[in-house]
Amino acid sequence: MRILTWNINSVRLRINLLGELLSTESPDVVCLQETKTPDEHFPLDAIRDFGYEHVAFHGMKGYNGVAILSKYPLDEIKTYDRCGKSDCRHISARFQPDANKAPITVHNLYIPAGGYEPDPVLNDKFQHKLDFVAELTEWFPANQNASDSIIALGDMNIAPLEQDVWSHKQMLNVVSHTPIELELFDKFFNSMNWVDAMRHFIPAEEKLFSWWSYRAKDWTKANRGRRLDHVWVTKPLEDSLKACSVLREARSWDRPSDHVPVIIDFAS
DNA sequence: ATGGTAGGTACCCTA
Repeated sequence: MRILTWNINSVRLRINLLGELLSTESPDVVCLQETKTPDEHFPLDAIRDFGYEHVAFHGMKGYNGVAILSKYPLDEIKTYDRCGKSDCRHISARFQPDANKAPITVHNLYIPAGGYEPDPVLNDKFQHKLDFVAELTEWFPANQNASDSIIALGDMNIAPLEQDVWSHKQMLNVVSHTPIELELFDKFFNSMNWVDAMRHFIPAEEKLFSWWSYRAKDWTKANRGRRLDHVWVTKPLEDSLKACSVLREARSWDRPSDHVPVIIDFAS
């Protein structure tokens, strides 16, 4: 089973890139963030033509939006309001790649970026981000069972480890790597005894990025990236983790997203 | 030290 997560930054603008990606990588399940389209304009026919018959999506005009595309049937499709807002940042669904194994529930998340000023008193968007992570930290153990096969993934907009940013020291006051975010994120990570599927394969001492700003003159030269995208699994799935790949080359595609796709392969 | 780009939308917001 191959799962792929990608902050696509407009599914309608990048529908052709998505088609090429799916035909090259052949993931079984695909989670998209920042689809930026209301459900009535979601490109469902194109995605079915790519070979993904089972699709769950939750979008709004202009901002945010999450979607799950699958070669397996999806059931238990659910969408969630978070922090009292209906802003289309969380969708989940269940599928069963192997009839002899337990079904897998995937939670596709788009955690708020949090704005520029890293002070929750001065910046409502930063407060919203902190509240969102705190809410997930309470919600998962209260509503999901860590002994089930669960994947939580997506654009979490936090780079937790020192080697998840280009400079730990220079990033400590930059939203996505501030101590308050790192502490909250650690609590979220511990809430279900999650396994970090990317770092399961790539040592914590090695730099690993999934996002590079659009604003850099030459993103490859500066290489000031961050690992904002994550794939976490519950313990029952740990032994079936098989491989991870971060499609860095996608950042050089024509009209790229600022995030690149992350793939996790599971045995069977 | 500062400003730089991108997408969607409607003349500005978010990232």
